[in-house]
Amino acid sequence: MKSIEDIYFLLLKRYGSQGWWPFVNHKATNPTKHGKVDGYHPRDYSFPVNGFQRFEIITGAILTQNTTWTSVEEALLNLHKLCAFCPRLMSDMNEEKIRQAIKPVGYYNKKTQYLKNVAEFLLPIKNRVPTRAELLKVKGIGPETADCIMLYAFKELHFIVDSYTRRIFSHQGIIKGNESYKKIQELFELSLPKNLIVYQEYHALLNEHAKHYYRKKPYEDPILNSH
DNA sequence: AACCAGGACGTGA
DNA sequence: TCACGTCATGGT
Repeated sequence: MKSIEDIYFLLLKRYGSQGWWPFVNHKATNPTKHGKVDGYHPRDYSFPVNGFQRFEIITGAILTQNTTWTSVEEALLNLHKLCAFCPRLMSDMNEEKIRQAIKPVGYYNKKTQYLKNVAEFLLPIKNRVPTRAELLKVKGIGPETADCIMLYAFKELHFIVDSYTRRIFSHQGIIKGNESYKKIQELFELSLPKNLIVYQEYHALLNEHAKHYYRKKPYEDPILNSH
């Protein structure tokens, strides 16, 4: 059976550097991937370069809950026009404006409140890095969103467990799939080197791979199942 | 025309 | 803890 580390290198070899987390307010040098925005930055791990990009990641992490990224891009472009990528302005912004801006992502009533919640949470935080536990107290941030924020916005070592992760590794027989979030996260964190690039790339690679082969059942995985 | 998408919350067992 | 309904738009 392939190990978690084996699978990382297989996916990296197959798909290459993914350049996550994507931005809409960033002039990219690489060709467009999924959406119409050149927001990916493969082999460049210097992001976020400022607080605006950090808050864009946090905003995107909330908006993308149970939604496609192409919809999130639309919403992020709308928010960018409103200069909403900063906690102060997001906190002060009219709720109806936010609601309109993020409409394409769905759940816009909930997510409007969630964005307000994170913004208000971040205001007194200032330059300090929040803890995962603090993020989880914010209504609208669950375990996966918290880890996305920690890993991509604050460059802290937290492995992200999403539905694709469960799908791929249960199909590979490495997990059952219904284990708790924490248990799966521990498995990955014990199996991988404590390296930011590995964590960031692995999550993005799993997403990319799942989009190819784990959308509809029965799953057929020619990459990981070839021998 | 169901079904899913880069989940989380509230409720009741 | 855990299973379930709810939130909502857009693409297949």
